[in-house]
Amino acid sequence: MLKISNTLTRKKETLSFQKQGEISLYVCGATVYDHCHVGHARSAIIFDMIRRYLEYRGFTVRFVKNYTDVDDKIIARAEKEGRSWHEVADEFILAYDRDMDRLGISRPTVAPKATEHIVEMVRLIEDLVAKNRAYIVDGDVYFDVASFKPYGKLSHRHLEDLMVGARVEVDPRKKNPLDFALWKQSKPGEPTWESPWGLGRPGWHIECSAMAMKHLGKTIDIHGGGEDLIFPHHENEIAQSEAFSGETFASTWVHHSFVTVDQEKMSKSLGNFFTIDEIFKKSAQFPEPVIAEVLRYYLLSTHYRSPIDFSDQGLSAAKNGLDNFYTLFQKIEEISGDAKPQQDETLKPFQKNFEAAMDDDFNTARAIGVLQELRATANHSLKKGDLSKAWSAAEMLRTLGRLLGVLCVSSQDWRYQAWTASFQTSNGLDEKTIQSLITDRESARQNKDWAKSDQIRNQLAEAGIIIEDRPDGTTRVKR
RNA sequence: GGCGGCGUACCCAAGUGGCUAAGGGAGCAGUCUGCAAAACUGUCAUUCAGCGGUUCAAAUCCGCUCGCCGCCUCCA
Repeated sequence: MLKISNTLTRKKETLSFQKQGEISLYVCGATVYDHCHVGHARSAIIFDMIRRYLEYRGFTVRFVKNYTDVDDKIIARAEKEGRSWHEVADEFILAYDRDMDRLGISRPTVAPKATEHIVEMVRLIEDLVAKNRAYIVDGDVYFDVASFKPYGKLSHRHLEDLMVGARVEVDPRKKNPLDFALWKQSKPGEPTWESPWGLGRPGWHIECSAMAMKHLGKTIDIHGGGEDLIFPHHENEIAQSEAFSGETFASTWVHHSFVTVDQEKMSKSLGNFFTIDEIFKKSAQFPEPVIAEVLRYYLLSTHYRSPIDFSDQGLSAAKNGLDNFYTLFQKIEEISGDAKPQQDETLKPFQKNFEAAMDDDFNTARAIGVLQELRATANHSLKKGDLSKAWSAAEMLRTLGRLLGVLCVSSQDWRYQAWTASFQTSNGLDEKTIQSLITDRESARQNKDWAKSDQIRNQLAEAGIIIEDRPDGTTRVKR
């Protein structure tokens, strides 16, 4: 039984769904005004993992993740850079897609843009006005929070408490300080659409309601996002959607915690963030799929509802942890060639444990622990000469790892670069010199001229090339 | 002020009432090796921030104290 923590009930519940074998999943995507950082990566990786696991469990997942491409920040940036808001949005949608691809995130079933759903939003707002759930002030339309009794049910807040702590300047035209804009009158130069209330643009929360209901229906099985979205964004989505439809907007609300740096939330305002691109650049000595996997392994090694502190140390620990899997794969492949392994029934408990961990609110930390145990088992088998079992274990590791988006790289590509023409020169030594140095060292070793052999090894090390002599007599080159 | 979370070994991290407190990284020892490196194997918390309570039994439940963090404003 798959269990998920539901923010709405604050309980771990058995997954519920409307249609047998189908799950509708909506995730609030990015507001495209800047590059995404590790925090966005965590979010994307978590929901990608959830999607993969639901599919493994036999569900057809209809996954919608939107782009919010009309927003104050996009407008502000465009203004600052003297270009159109459209240009800004387009640029960062492209950047977002590129980053997600590099991270190995599967594309959503539908990736709608807010600006392509203005008609739906206007219709929704019109209906809310007609139902007296929203009111018009000088071309702006506000949702009347007081008209929606369950307001606060997701964030478990009481209206009175919220008002006490309100730190924002309250617009005196609002009936209630918590009322939020559904539609805003636009200023000159801003994105503008026609509406029954004059020229304007949508407020922040309405686009998600419009897109979610359009693509997934009035009730969604799972709605997710970062925990900072619980209030007010998701609370407001519930209010406007349920006031409109009269039905439950989402059955299960899934929220994940943040990436922190030195214990503090990674955020734009604190400036303590690393963009995805920076991460890739920083580790450019490795192929991109390797970096992506290291980051994913790292971010999934903590449960999604706990904060994770991001550090270089953590990143390299993740790399070391993954290296052990790939060394195993490589050893097995070298011995076994191309034949297909027999499935070893004695390994079944590992799969069961893995599934039990994932069924328990997607406990990826525990699931990774199971993979590590399976790896140790495979090594034992290898040592005992039970190649068939070791191989079968490796196959299982690949299969289960894929559900988390790890162990997907070929073992050749993982760490050792092939000695080919494409091998780039490094630190002043050209390829030819490197090759001849290695050849020289080989003959020195044959002649047991250890002094010379070591001298060449040091020379190469200074050029950033690491030599490993393997037990079978071959030499590996690493950079 | 309101709401919520966290504190487990040198580091990361699972476990939330009951076999010996998962797993990883680092360290250490052994195997292998001309030596290295890598890898593998083994080892590494009588104890879960502190104090008190409930219970036959608690890291896990309750209370208090200390420390840290998040949301209440745009934020994944």
